[in-house]
Amino acid sequence: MGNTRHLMHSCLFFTANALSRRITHLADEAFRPTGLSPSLAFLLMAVVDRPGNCLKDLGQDLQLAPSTITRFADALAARSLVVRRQEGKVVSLAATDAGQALMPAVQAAWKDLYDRYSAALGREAGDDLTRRVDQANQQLEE
Amino acid sequence: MGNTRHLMHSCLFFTANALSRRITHLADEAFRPTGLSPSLAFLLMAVVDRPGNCLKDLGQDLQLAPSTITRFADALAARSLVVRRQEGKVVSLAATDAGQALMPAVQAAWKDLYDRYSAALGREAGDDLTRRVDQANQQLEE
DNA sequence: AGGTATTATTTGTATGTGCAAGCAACAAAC
DNA sequence: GTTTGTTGCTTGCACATACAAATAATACCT
Repeated sequence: MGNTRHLMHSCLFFTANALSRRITHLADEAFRPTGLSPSLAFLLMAVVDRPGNCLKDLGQDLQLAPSTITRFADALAARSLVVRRQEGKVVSLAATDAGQALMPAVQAAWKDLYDRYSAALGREAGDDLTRRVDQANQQLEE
Repeated sequence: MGNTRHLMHSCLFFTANALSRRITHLADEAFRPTGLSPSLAFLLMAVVDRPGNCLKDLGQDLQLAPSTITRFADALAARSLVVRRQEGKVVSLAATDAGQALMPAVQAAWKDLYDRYSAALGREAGDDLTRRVDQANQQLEE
């Protein structure tokens, strides 16, 4: 009795989810000035980065399910930051002028996020952790 | 143009969330035989581990917000796996017989989850990643 | 004791995200 | 060229989770 609590911290499900919540909290603060949630900001960045990408490609870039991309695209379109363009069954997004205009703030927020977690973890250690987590992601890909 | 996609993988917010989604998927499968979501199973384990703990303490153990614990407690109580016991303003949970009876299956599922991700990451590497993530969590705690 | 601050819990509401099912467009085979 | 399968997207529903506000119980100060 009393050791399960300790064992949880040796479980990747437990620790990875806790980290996700913590860093999401940090990201929410960092991106607040943009008026976008971090996830929406990431989609906008992906759109600007590769104009003409279809939703499926964006989903692969962001590692999100198709339905999630649909909804995020809805949200960005509702704010007039992107426009949907349908070609046959394929939908692509393009940033509007307003979307483009938001990019500097988004980039600044992204940098701010980096600075925040780097301050807590140390830059080196944070970068290293990020690499390891990314590698684990690839290994868990099925 | 075209390098943002690459930069995302150097962002802890991005990689940590992707890892959380992947491992949650694995955990959903592993815990399916118990009839509980992994989160509920973890709460049940915490309750069995430390009977008489109040909701606040359970929240700290699981690193979850109080409102989340309330709802998880509702869900376990609705399945008659725990009972609520109110003492003044404090609420504690105790596992019912049905809750106790589920524990072996929960433990087995937990082990199964560990085996699954260890198979993909390597046991050593997985354990090490888990330690690092846990450490990062502590460093990000405010 | 009475009023005020503190604490634990709950409730309302919102976001992120997924799965499964549906639909729409295209491709391949006959 | 119609059927059949495949692919991309959307929709309905569900769950995990949080914040802020409401509630309730307790503690503290005088």
